[in-house]
Amino acid sequence: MSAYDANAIEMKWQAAWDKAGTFKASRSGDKPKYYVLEMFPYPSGRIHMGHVRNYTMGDVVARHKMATGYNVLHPMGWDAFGMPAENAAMASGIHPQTSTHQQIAAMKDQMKPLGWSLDWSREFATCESEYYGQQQSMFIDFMEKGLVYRKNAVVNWDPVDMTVLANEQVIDGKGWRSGAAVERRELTQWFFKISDYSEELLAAIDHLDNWPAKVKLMQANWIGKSRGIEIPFHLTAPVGDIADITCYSTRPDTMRGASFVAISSDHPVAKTLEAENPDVATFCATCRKMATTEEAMEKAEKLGFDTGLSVAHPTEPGKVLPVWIGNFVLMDYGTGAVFGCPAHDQRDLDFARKYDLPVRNAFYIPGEAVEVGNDALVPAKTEPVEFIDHFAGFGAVTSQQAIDATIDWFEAKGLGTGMVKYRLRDWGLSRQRYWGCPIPVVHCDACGVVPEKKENLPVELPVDVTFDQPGNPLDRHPTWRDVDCPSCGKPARRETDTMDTFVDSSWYFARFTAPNADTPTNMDDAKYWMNVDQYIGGVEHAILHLLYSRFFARAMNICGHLPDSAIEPFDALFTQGMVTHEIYQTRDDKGRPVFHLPEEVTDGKLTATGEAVEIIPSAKMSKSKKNVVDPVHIIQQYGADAARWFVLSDSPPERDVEWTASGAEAAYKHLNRVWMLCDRIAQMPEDTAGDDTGLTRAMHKAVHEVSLNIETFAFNKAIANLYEFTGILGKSNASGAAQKLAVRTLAQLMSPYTPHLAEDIWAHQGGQGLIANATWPVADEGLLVEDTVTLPIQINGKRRSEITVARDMPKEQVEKLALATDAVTRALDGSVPKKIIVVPGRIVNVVL
RNA sequence: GCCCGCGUGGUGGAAUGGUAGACACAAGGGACUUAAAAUCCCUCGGCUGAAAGGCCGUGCCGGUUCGAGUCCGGCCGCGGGCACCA
Repeated sequence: MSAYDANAIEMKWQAAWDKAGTFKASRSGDKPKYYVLEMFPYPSGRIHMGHVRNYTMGDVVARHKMATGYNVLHPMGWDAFGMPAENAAMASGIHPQTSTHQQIAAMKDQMKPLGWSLDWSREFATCESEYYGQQQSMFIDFMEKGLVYRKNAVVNWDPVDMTVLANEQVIDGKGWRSGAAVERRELTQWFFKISDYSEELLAAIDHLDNWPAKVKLMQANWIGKSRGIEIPFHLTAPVGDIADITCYSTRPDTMRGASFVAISSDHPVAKTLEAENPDVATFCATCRKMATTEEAMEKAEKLGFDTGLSVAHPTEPGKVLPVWIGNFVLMDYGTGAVFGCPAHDQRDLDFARKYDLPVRNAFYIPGEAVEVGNDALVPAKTEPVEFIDHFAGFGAVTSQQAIDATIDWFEAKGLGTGMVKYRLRDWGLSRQRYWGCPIPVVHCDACGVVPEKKENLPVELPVDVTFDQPGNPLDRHPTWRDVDCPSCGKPARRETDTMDTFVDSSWYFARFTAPNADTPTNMDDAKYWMNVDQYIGGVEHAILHLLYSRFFARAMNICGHLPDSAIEPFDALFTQGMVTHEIYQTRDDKGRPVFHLPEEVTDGKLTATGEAVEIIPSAKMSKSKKNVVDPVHIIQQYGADAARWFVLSDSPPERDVEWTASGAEAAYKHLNRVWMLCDRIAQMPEDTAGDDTGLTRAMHKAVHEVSLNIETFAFNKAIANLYEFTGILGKSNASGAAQKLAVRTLAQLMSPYTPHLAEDIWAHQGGQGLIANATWPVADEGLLVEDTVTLPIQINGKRRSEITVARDMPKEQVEKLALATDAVTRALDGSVPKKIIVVPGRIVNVVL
């Protein structure tokens, strides 16, 4: 055995696994199946530390499951459609298809040396027509089942580049290329009816037992179920043929405090007024210039316009409320109209102060001030409130009881209609871009919107397109759009919108079960392999991707592409933290941020120009922010095993980890030590005598703890266990036989992390076959418990001493021993303790 | 702004409500060496003490408890998501 040559070892064992087909999954066998999946990457062309961390975690799980008797499926593919390739095409002229395939090849070259136990035979990219053609077929199925529809929706419009912008491309309200103020524009777009599944998607969260609680909470909040009531407010004079403005409220208990009604600029009343009143039109136009993100709308200054109209207060005869148009009222949610109660809602209070509207309480909290200053009085749901108005008869109730009771009250009086609403909106999937899955429909003047015939699928993206101007190349393609109507045969036009890339990633996990099927899935394969037993990916996908996938699985089930058992596709989810890194930023002459690569910066200044750089600490690594660290040099320098060991050591996997260069070397040094230790023990005669008890105990403890820590995703702790066990083994004076067994066990325990090194040690220590196929060791429970235990002795909760006693010593005896210790007798000074708490095997606390 | 999470030595972190700092990294000291690298050994939260020990200490303030890094309430700071980034 020579020096540790990571590169040689890694190539050798990767070749051996390839040759043996170790990771090729097949449906046969009598073992239980286990499907482990990591979120597939966008092929940026370079792997980054986040990928290495994510896929190594999955690999540890996959290898551990293989060793513990499962038939494992562990596939990999490419989320290959998306904006970056199209942007690059505009910048450099390289066709997205060319660049994407180059980048896939480049990335695969960087991934292969890491030795992940992936079944590459199932690889596919979503930009291949074999994949997206099946997606188009499902889209048509979804149309037939009424899961898809069209409606108008707003997009960000760059008036200079004459193109639709993604939210990411809108910076401070301006287009990222042109710098022009972005406008909102309405387009007819395609939607999935995910909102029909709001209740089901919400209710089913309760059964996702192996999902992180925070992800479930985020999803539940996103779906946003609320009980409220729709209350019509009668206009004192009708507007056209509109007699009422119906407001949706979840807080009818605040009705006494209502001091205005606010409507969206897209509300029918606003639209009617707009036609006649130029001031209204101007205000509505201002509202519509606002960015489309919820964040921007929430943060924007609240603006209002008094229409001069008024409505009657529903419960107080003779009282009227003014009607305002508010830029903070969304037409998409509720009815596009709300009543404002400044006393009990902070936003309404700010609005009322700004426009000098009355503030009037509906209730107060007993024992607290009634006057509302600059803070709205918003009681916690469990807090008692006392009404000032006609609800006073309810007596002392909690805020939540008040809400429920007043909803019932309004309903009973016929003043409103109780209603459950969800925040979840339908999923708009239309993208006015080239590099995505074409939506397989045709627009015919005679027949309207007609789905493409399935035998004509896939609707392939044309390759002969140009990227010399912004906008969708499909729109300006000379011939691709022009087709005959699939229904009547007359000349018609293809849909030129493509699908959101979230569609591509909403079912790839199902496709992996039968990647070559000529239908979206193969039922037998889907029944065998689904669900994904363990899904692993970034916490940034906690809402959208996972919610869309849950919806898609249901839709696929309805269309016969997934079995009933697979409507919740991910049995267990683990969300890893992100790999973060500083961002280096300067500003251009217009004040817009310009990002710089870490290697372009020295001592807080741009290396090239000396310009001072603003350093933003610890942000998600992303290509657009240029703070991505390339792991390739670490792999080249220290080997894949060291890189794998390093990314899982130290940081708990669910937590973000700030990238630092140190540590990779430490991992390499440790693997070297293991290598040399194993070499030394290999050369030991088998019959060397020694005391085995300590090593044997340590080995069983390591087996137990490493196994447990892998199963619970505490990879960093398992590595700490391995460090500890290696240290004990290195100093052991146990017999040759025991040390050799310990080394083989160490290799097995390390094998999910450092599989190449483990294989090599295994081979040198006379292990049978590949360690990748070896059976995981099992700890002897009897060797895990120590006979004696050291108990801390606390006095008034502070540790003052300790005693070492037999594990099973009775409480009374422990108490007696504790009271006899110097520290306790000194503290007691002859007096009697108030109380003595003895927690067997844990602690003794003497209370004076 | 709203939803979610996080905050422990110089650093990454460990700790079923029960000895805070496991396991590492960095740093310092020593051994080996002509020297360096590599390797090995020791020290390593703060203050105090010759030592034994003592006091303080898990972002801040308060609470529950025999006992709080852990549970509860209120702050502060940082990160993620906010529906066209993937």
